Amino acid sequence: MPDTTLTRRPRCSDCPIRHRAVCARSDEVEFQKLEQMKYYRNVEAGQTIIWRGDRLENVASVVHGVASISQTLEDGRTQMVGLLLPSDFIGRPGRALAPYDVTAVTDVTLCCFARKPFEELVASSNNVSRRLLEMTLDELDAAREWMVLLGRKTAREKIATFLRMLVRRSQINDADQIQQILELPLTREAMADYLGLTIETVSRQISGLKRNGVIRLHGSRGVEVLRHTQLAAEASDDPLMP
Amino acid sequence: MPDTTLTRRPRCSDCPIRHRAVCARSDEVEFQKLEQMKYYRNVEAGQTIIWRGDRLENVASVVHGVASISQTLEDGRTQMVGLLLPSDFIGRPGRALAPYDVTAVTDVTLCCFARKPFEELVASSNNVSRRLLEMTLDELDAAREWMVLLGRKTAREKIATFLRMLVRRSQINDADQIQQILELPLTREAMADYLGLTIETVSRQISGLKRNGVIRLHGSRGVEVLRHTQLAAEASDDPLMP
DNA sequence: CGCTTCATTGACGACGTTCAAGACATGTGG
DNA sequence: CCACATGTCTTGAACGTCGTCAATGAAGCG
Repeated sequence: MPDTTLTRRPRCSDCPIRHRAVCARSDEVEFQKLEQMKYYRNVEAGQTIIWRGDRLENVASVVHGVASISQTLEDGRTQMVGLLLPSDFIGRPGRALAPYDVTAVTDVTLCCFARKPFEELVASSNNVSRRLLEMTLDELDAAREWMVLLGRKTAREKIATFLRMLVRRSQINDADQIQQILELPLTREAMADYLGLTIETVSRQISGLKRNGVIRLHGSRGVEVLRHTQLAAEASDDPLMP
Repeated sequence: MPDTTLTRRPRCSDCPIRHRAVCARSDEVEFQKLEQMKYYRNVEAGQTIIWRGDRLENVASVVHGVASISQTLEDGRTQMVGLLLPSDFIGRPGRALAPYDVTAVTDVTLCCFARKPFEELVASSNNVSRRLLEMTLDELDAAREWMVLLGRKTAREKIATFLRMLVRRSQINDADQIQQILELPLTREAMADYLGLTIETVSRQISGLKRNGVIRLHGSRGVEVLRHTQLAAEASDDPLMP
């Protein structure tokens, strides 16, 4: 484990992810148990949270920041297979070894639970297990949507789809005011690993969208979408996805 | 719904998928409920089981045969996002509309349940909901493994990985005797949709493996693996996957 | 036998990768 | 303050893999 900071235990009632995390449906009793067993952990951007093959001593919810789930082939090719945002869950009950690397993309705050007592809670409480099932099904949907992107979309479509995903997400977080400029949480390399491309292709496609007047850049990380409808067209998103 | 045949209700105790399906952990009482509400449905190869966007009136387990989960973009590009084998589950509690097309690849027998009563069972029984969680987590792992394939593997590696997956699966089903010749359950087109390739590329890569003496063909669907170690090398599978 | 469906093979070109150079920003030390 | 190093991103040129288009082969069926 890399250098981390263990902070004191905040109140669950003040928790920003309380209504969406794995504990969202928990009743009074379960909340007390969870509050008892939880502890916070901070991880700096770039640090690895879990290595593939590690023993899984605990599970966690992401409270702040962004983390990635990824796998690397022997020759170094890397594919990101999941992006963990606040309220997302890390770890899997009933599994002893980590199947993927989990890395902090930005600075990350985790709400951790030891695996054993957590598993017991899952077994006894179906508020937690049902919420976990819901979240897992959502992740499965997201993974499948990404499979379409990885298997069938062109580089331009991949970038456009990714940007639209970020736009949609930022609208959820900041309910009323539509963000003018969205800050990319990922480096070009991380984007490439997420989209199944190289950094050069990512860079070229972003430049292409800029040249066509679809987006404007503010530094290399700030993106302003000028033409949302054209961005949607470039993404070739399927009709059921708004 | 396409033309299907409804057969009479077989006994759960004789069911070939009883120990692995969603009902695997169920107790006496739950089994009785399930036996009450279930009905069988047969679908011919090539027929669609569910269209994307359909109302989900029921859920089902695959008893016999192979089905595919896939999504098609407006211009016709198709990506398979899941392969359903006997004991796999179709449908999702808490979701009214089908997110994907489900198609019978071979002739398929389904064990169906109306969605509403099934959901009630999931809510009340955590034997069913826990089994469903397990199965969903396994599917998520499979989806992520496939994301690596789709995003980062070459055509040759994709084909080799696919063949190795079939070999592994056939060893599970026919425990003692190692099958000499494995029968591909998919057409070249379905393989292409699964692997994010075209039929021509699939065909060329299979021919390439044949030319190198890694496999031998028996008709276009029968594949005999002559050199397993070389096939493994061609797949670039990651170390944790045997 | 012709017709259809599925699979193989070849020729060619497009898209994305690879290799290489340079731009830009930030930090360090003389 | 400048020289220099480092990390991130952009851009260009050449190459190669895989997709496209087209023709042919093989198997099943009326």
